[in-house]
Amino acid sequence: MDTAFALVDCENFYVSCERVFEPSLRTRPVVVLSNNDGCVIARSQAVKDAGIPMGAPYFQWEERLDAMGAAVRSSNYALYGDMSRRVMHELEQVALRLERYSIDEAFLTLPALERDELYAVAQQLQRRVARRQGVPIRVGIGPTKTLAKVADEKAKGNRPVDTTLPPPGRVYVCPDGEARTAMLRTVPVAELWGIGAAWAETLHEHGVETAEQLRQQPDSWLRRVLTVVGLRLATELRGLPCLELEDVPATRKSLIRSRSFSGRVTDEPTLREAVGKHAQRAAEKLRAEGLVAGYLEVFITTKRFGEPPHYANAAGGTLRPVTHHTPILLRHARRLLRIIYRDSPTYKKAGVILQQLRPETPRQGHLFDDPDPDDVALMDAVDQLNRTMGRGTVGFAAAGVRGERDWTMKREQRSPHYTTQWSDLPVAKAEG
DNA sequence: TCTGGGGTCCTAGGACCC
DNA sequence: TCTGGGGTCCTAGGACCC
Repeated sequence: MDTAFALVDCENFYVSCERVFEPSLRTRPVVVLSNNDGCVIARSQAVKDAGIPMGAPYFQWEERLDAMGAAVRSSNYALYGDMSRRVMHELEQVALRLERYSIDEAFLTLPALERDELYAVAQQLQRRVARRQGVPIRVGIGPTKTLAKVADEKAKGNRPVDTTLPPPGRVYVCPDGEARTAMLRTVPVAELWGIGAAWAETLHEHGVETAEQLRQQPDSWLRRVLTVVGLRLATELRGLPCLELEDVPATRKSLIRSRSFSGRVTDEPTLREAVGKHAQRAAEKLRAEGLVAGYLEVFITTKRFGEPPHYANAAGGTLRPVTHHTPILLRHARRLLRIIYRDSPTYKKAGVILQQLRPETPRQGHLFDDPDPDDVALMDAVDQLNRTMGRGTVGFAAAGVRGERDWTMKREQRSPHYTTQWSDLPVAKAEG
């Protein structure tokens, strides 16, 4: 290999973050729940071993978790985001280049070394991150991103110990030649990065069950059945890189703000308030990133499960001139909501999507539509206040006033903001 | 009673233009 | 008896990811 790709994956990341600041959790089974305490989105090893699946509805497993003495935490994204930043910083000290792939995963490039040397580098990474941040990581290495992902799956095969210490051997380096072929024969296609349930089903119908079989398929067949995405995947499995390391984050193309409601929502005023809140938060995010939007979409849905009828609809509209101005977005959001609102359904979720994002300068066209300087000053002042005094200090009446509503989120078991709020700093006590 | 939230890429098809 | 051929832009929908 010219350069080796490494995939670093934080083990049970959200659970590991909770355990860093609450040591008593290190010896207990732990789960972290999604917003509204709805689903299980992170599980310690003991919980995985007990067969509780990712994304499982909490209410269905609550008893079982209780019986096994599991600790339950609501998600604390401020904490996880900050811990992620710290872990990435450690990895950057060792990597040639680094791509932040998700909150708990990074692709690294490493020098092309012998297999045993790569094992040593991976273990050095594990020790560094464990000692300095208390988070255990798993490392998979290969000549392409896809093979690094495969290697990461293989690394999972080594039994871990259920603590935050890095379990020995949760590292795998993709072998060459015959050994690679043998390894790929043991990998089901459904486990591959880029193959989801729908494509796995299609491949199964064609008798393609393993990664080795997939990479043997003719290019034309791959292209026809799985589009260029599948062709790239197979090419990467053959050891030829198609996917580059993206160490310069691309400018985002869309931005979503949405939430499920914790209670029942049927009337338009409540929906309007929720949509307004999301539009306001989306606008803040837009300004914080120096972007403007050219298209706004509003969507509402009834519950996904249970008895029909379900109702889901969305309406969108072009924003000319492009904008990141809260009152303008609020006005459009209300108008769009009026189009799709229907009486009587019990709504479960609402949100807004901003699209056609671009940097706010250079400003485009619309000579006579430049924003009023007073408006710009107003938005700056609002953002400044909310940054220094806390989110929601100043808002717009159309987005509702501050406070709990029957539709706001349920987060009953959230841990403190250990690393991002002075008042929540953990306190160390000396014995004796 | 109770089932998350936020993204990307690809393709097909329609509108429109020359 | 017999429909033009490309190109671009936009949107909707499907697939995938964490």
